Amino acid sequence: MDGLDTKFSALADPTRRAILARLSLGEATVNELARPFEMSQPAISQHLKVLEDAGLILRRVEGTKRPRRLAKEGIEAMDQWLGMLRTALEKNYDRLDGVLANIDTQKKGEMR
Amino acid sequence: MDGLDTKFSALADPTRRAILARLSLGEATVNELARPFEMSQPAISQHLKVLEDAGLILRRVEGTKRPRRLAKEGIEAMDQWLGMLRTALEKNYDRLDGVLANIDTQKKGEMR
DNA sequence: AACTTATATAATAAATTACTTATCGTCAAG
DNA sequence: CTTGACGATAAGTAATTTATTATATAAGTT
Repeated sequence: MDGLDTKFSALADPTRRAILARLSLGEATVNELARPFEMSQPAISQHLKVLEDAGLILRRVEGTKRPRRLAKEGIEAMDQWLGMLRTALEKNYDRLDGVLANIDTQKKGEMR
Repeated sequence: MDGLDTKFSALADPTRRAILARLSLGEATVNELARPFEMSQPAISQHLKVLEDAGLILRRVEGTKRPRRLAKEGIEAMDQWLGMLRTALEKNYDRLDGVLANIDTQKKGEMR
């Protein structure tokens, strides 16, 4: 429905990361989210659309307000992809690449 | 030296994610990395520059070759930021937001 | 020295992004 | 029914991105 391209691209903006950080504390409306920024309300609405299209946040209807919250599944998808790299890095720790890397960078390290 | 903007933006491209996935198996040179893609070598070199500027890969010099490998610390930086969201989602699991969210989604669909 | 292999850089064009201001729709209070 | 608060959408614009081809550099081979 919404790919990793869109998700990571959504995270590539500091305003949007700040919005997500704020939402990690709980729901918030557009105006609440816009207040901390020196940016117009439409700009924030557009950022929220990007986050929603990426599947990273969800919207609820409450009167004239539209509170947003984090979308668990969307965030987990990115998390899983990164997990692949993370475990690769753990496994490769003592492989040839790592050895070469350390020698090459001339940085001593805690080799085991 | 390199911010989260640059890192996440680097991941927002499927070619670059594929390159990282390949590097998770071990070092590779530019030509090795370019081969699987229907894309010119300069294009791959530019993608590699993006990844390097983002602090996600490192380069080594070996004759005329420039083997790349994953840069552990850069990847961990993104991982940590996402970790913040992840733990927030775990903690919020049974909070009011989540309850409202579920009730609401069952009732009505809404448009933008 | 001349040639090949491996990679980087430059110039350029097309597509996308991230704002702005102006405007529109909707709910809810008086 | 009018008004004000909340939020979405539209149109315009400047900056950035991603590819291409052509060219440059540097090391390895004969």
